[in-house]
Amino acid sequence: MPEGHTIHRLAGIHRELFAGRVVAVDSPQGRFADGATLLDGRRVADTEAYGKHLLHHFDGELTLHVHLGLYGKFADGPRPAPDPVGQLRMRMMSDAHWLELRGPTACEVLTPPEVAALRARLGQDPLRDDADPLLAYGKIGRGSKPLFALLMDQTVVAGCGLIYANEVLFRAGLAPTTPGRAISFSRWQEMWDDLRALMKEGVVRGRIDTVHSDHTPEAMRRAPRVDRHGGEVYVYRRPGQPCLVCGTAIVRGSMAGRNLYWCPVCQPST
DNA sequence: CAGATATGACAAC
DNA sequence: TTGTCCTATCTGG
Repeated sequence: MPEGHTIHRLAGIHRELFAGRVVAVDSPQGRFADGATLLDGRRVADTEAYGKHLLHHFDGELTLHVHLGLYGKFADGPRPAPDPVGQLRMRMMSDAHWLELRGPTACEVLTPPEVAALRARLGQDPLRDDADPLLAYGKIGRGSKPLFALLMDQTVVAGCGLIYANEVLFRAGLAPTTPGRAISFSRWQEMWDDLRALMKEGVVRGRIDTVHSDHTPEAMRRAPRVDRHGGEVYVYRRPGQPCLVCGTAIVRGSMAGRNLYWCPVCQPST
C-alpha cells in the first residue's frame, strides 16, 4: 500500500519502536549486506518520511533510505524475531522489537549530501508541515501537462500516488486530462487542502478512504464497500461500475503507463 | 501450480 | 511509450 500516507505512518511506527535505540541490522537475503554492516550496532537517532521515501537517521551521519516501490513491505513485532522466510532484504532488531523489509525498490545507506540531493529533487509533500502549495502551483499553473500527470509527478507533489490522484480529481470534479493552466491558484489550493486532509486520514487509518460520509445508503450499496487495496473509493479500480454520485459507468483509461479512472459526467472534459 | 496482478520509478527507444 | 526491476498474493485451471 505504498503511497505517501503509508510511508509517513511507517516513519511514526519506526520512530516509536527504534528511535534512541541501538539496533542490530543484517540482510538475510544478502542484497543489503554492505549497508547492513555499516549500520549494525549503531543508534537510530530519528525517522522521517519525505513523499514516498522513508529515512532512518543513524548516529554517525548515516541514513538508511528505503523506497518501497510497488511491492515493498515492512513487518514488525516484539522479539523474539521469526526465522527469516522468503526474500528478506533487511532485518533490524532492538532489544525489544524486530523489523523486516522485503521487496523494496531502494534500500541503501546515504551520506548527508546524498540525503540533501534526494530532498532537493522531491516536490511538495502534503503530509509535511514545511510544504508550500504555491511552490507546487508554480510548476502547474503555466503548462499544458494534465493534472493527473502533475499529481503523479514526485517533483511536483511528493507522496501522491495512483489512488489519491484519481480520487482527488473525482472529488474536485476535474477530468484527469485537464491541463494545469486551466485551474487558478485558489482552485489548486482547494484540491491541495483536500488531498492533504485525505492523506492525513490515511496516515491515521492505514488505508485510503475517499468517499464522503454523507453518501446515500443506496449509492453505498451499489459500491463494493472495500476495495482490495483496503479502502472505500469513488473511481479507483471501479471501471464499468456505476458512479456513486450520478450512476454513470466509471471509465478506465491510461496516462503515462498508469491506470486512470474517472466519471465522464461528474468530471467533464473542458 | 502457472500466470496475472499490485498503491512505483527509471532507463532506453 | 515500452521494458525492467523488486516480491508476495490472488486467480483460474
